[in-house]
Amino acid sequence: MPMSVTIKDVAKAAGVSVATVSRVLNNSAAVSEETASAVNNVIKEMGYSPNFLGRNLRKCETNNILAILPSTEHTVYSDIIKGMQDAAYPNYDVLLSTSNSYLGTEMRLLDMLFNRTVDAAVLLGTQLDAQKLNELDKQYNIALCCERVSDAKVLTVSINNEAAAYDAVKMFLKRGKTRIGLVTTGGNTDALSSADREKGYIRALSEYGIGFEEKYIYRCSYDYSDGCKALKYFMSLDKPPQAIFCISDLLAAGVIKQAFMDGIAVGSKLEVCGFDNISLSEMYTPGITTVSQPGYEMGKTVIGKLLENMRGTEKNHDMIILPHKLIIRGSTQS
Amino acid sequence: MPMSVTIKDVAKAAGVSVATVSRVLNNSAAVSEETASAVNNVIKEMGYSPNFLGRNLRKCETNNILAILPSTEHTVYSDIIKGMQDAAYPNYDVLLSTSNSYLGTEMRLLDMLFNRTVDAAVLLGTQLDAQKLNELDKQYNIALCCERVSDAKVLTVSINNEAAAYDAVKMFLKRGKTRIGLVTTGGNTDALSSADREKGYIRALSEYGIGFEEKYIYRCSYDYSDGCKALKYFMSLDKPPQAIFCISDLLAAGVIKQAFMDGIAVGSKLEVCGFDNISLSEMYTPGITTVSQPGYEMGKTVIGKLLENMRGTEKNHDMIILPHKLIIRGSTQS
DNA sequence: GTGAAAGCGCTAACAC
DNA sequence: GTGTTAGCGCTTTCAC
Repeated sequence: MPMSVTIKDVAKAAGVSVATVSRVLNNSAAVSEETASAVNNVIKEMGYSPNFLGRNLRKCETNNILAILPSTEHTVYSDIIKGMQDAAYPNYDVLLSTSNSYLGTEMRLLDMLFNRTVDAAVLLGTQLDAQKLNELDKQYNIALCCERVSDAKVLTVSINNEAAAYDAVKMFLKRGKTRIGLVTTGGNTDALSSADREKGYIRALSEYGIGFEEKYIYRCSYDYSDGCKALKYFMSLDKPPQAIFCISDLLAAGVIKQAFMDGIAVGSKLEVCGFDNISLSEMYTPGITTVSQPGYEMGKTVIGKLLENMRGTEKNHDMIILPHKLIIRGSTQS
Repeated sequence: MPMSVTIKDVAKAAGVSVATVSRVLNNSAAVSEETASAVNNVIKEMGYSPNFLGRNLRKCETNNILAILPSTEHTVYSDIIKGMQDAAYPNYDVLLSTSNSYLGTEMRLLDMLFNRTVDAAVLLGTQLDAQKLNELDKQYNIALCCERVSDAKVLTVSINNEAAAYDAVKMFLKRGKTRIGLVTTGGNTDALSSADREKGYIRALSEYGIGFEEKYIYRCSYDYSDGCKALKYFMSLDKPPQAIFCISDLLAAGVIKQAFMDGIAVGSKLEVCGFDNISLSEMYTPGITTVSQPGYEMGKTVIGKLLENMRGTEKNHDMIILPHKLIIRGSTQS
């Protein structure tokens, strides 16, 4: 696309200098009422829109913030995104992109930070380690949201996943359940939030004097179908669990669906709890009891703090914990 | 963020001119092996990353394409996004942003087109009318995906919503259902896809000699809870429908959930079909029969054609129809 | 209150 | 194969 009308054209047409046009555009200095309205008229007539590439180059800022999402499938992100956009408005735009959880893609997106296409980036789940993140943080404005990274001294907004899982499992324990299954992700390459949730599960059990047994833990991927498999596995045990805590709603949905197909009454004979409060959990039959993250608040907070960091001279590297909430639905109504 | 190391610094440190550094960066002209590796070393040592603001200003292009989504809640978009990114790679980045279906927000995002922050935009659902779109298309590179706009002469990629709905309803008719309900959105401000689906519904009925009756049409919003209400309404009729076609899976889920609560056997006594094949429809109990859009292909196609338009001199304004597919699940297993 | 002019970082035409 | 230089569109300092 060739450049159409530029500030120069406007200046010429309005019979003023480019400096004056610029002043009108930015309200950056006193311009006589007359001149201003004359310029504005020309702008309208010519359909002029300032080229931000020039402006950004000159000011060395773009007023764009990049948010890197692992995927757009996860409906949890939509609230966070809304919060981010609201906090950014009207000075910044939040651009989204997805890494699909690939390190390579994530790095390619971070290039936008390096090449100044954006002024800052928020990572909602990252494949980078603490060292890399700390290094990045020295030169650029970044923040983490949802997923903390151990030892990373980077502004982070999240819930306390350990405590949230603890609360969920404690709910089961209070109802007298003693055999409680956990469906979580396997391997240590995974997100820290999963590990934190597992810790919360173990702490709740031990508080009730229940030693944790590896056989009550099913490790798999994040997929719905893994939830189905988890239920089959648990039901093959001598003493199947009376309740199952899943680290995501999708897994819980799989568990419940399989239970339904196998004729196991969820909510009475078997209680199930998920995590994230995605829209599905309300819509499911039975409704899925789950842990809700304050997505909108998280998004708003992370951008708010990030902008402070960008303005200020001293960077805030806090880990900000927002409150979670246990939402009780039919899958735990016994 | 102040500028750190620039092409000038690299040139000085490497003892060459900026032009040579630029040549090395872009492989744009022959540079002796020696010089090139020397420059590359300096680049690495100094941690230099080219400032795209300079480059973009000079070249009058950003290699960024904006995709405007109505929301990120709709999981249909994730496949489309993947397709778009794959088609754009490695020459372009696809940036996402959400309009929340507000005209104001959409316009604000389109500013990125006007101010040259992006080279092109794909609208996945728009609030703009044909005239506005045609005007935009004259000056900028735009395309529509998923949602066509009547009389808009703009590159569009979509399925044939009318035919898809026709297929779905015909499936019911073939099974001998004669009373078929439709759950759709109300008002004429709505997306054309809904109207197209309604037309398909009517065509199928009339082909089977069944006049369409307004009482079998429930008009509401897009929300899951509206599906619940729809079922209650239909069941209050003298002769409730034997099958219900919903213009979205979310509405179908609501219908099914309410049917379950009211003790109506879905799949036998009542058949239900949704639209979009969101992940929920597989996970639901029973699984939701639905129409699937080839999201990945749609995304790939729209970016592919858009890039052609950007390169070429003649713009393609075709309406490209991709094949839909009916996916049969438990909600229609009678 | 306004204009002239420098310069942000980069690419590309041109000269050698 | 390499360097010099103009200039992309804009903001901003410095005069006046």
